[in-house]
Amino acid sequence: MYRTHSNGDLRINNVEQEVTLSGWVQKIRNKGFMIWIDLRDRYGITQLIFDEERTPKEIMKKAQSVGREFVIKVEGKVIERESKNPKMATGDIELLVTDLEILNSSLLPPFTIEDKTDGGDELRMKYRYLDIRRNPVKQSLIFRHKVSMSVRNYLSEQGFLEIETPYLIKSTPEGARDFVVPSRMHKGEFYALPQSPQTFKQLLMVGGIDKYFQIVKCFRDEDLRADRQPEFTQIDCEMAFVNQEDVIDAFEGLTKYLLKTIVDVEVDKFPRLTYNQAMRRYGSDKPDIRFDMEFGELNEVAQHKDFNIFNQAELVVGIAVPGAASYSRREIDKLTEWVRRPQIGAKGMVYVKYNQDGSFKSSVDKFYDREDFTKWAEITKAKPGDMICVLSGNTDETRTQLSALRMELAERLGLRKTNEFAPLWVVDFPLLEWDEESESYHAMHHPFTSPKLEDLDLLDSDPTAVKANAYDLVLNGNEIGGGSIRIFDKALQEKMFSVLGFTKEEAEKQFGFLMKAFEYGAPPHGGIAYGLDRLVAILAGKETIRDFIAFPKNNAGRDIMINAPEKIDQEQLNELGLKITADKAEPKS
RNA sequence: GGUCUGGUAGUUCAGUUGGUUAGAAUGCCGCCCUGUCACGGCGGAGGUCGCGAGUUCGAGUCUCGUCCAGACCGCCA
Repeated sequence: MYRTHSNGDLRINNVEQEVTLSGWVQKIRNKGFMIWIDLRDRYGITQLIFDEERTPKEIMKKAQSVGREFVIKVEGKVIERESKNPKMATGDIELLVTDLEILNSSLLPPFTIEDKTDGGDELRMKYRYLDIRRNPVKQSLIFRHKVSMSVRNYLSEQGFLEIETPYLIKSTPEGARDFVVPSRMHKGEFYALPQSPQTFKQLLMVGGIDKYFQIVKCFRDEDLRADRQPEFTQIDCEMAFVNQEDVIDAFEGLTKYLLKTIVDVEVDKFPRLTYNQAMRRYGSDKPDIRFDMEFGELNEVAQHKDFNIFNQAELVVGIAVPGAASYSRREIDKLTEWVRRPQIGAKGMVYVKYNQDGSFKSSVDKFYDREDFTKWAEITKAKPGDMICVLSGNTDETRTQLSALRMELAERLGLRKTNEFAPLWVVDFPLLEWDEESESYHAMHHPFTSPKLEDLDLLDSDPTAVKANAYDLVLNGNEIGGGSIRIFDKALQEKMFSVLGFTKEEAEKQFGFLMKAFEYGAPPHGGIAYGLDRLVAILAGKETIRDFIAFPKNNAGRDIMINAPEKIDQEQLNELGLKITADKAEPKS
């Protein structure tokens, strides 16, 4: 037997018991006459003691030979410590070892296996199996497990069935790039990995499964970010015989349940913003509403003076930064520099300090007086001691820029508290947006999203004015879920494809199977999908999702531990009927 | 596709205006230590300064290229 207890089990009331423990050597403290070894497993650490008087000589000698991360099995008697360690769960006891077996030796690990490791990210990823031995990573994986289990419990309780859908499906050009898989049996043909199980879950609705969910891997061949992986996990859900309110209700319930069970936060009714309100008030369709700094539009009060930059702008908009009236000239210059970085792209920034004594000091004092600034302060809800930051220009760009500034300032001011949770729904998204590059409309959500019925007649006359039955669930400035009521009528779906620029033949070839199904009594249906990785990270108060994934890819989509992607043999290529033409991609000889 | 930051001991980093033998901490090895738990003391080993070219009497340091890593923009129906 390898163990009678785990390394987190033993307490003072186990004293005098004979036990067997196994685990990894965390730390060795060798005082010569006495050796302590911290033995670690998933459950904790137990201190082992070897000493000259009580431990057999050959065991003592063997103990001298173990190194960090050796895997050992020990037998011995639990004894009360002479000097206890209140910081450890097992700190009252130690194991007086009578027998020691080295189950496996270990190379010296390239970084320390401790909560605060000395290892950098790259090294940790290369030796991820060692990284996972560390508490922070292990706890993150346990945390993710808890979230997954809560989701399954809740949805199963509510009558949802978890049903698997295929990973080998077919490629469709809309949306993100597909990962493709060559077919050996059908040379020259390819499967694609799903970007989401969208069409399959809709077919399950046609199949009469009126409540479906799946915790499922999805794949998108796009560039990565700290919160974006090429393969990621969705909580994918769909319901039949529902309207938008039904879906929002059902998943507000799930989200509340998660907030309660995972982070013990109770939220009453989630607030809602329309897409237009969100853009106008926060410059973003996923606003962080844990803090204020709402946009104040200043066109009326700032234009028609002599300040040409504002006069020529489509939008003049500002935010009140709490307590920032005390910023030095240098700090403000830095902030201006920050918004002018190419990533943000603002031309400049106007500031107005609203001093504690009620006076104003600004970069545009030449053009405006106290009366003007008082109005600005009213509109932006600035209080004495605040500073108003104002950007101007093209409406969409300026909103995006000011939103970036708002988030950055909130971060610097410590307003993005990781233990606060502010969910909200953003609703009434536009159905379509105009894409300059391809000079065509494309679906803001996806092509299966149903337009609002009252907007149907606009579909030809003014397509971008059409609102969709689409909704996003936003948590702390992150989109954690998105969904819609789907089209379930063949004619409307055909119409939608035609607006999106599909020929009848293309639509038939790519989605004929779906439209065919719609002809056999498709029920009204809709659903939502949550990004599980991101949801888990946010609930844990972290920015990066990588530590919540056991084996994540790096920035460039590479797994540096197994070294993937990798070239394949010529023989394999032949079998698949593939020929590599790119210079860098010579096959392995 | 683009912008920015970084690459120096096993590891995390410092390295001045371009100038003698490239440092610290930690880890590792050896010896010592009668209650350690961030153990302590003494000693020791450990470097192609990512790679290539250039400027220079002289390059870790400056220039160009390249590779790798990270963050962001584009992209992510």
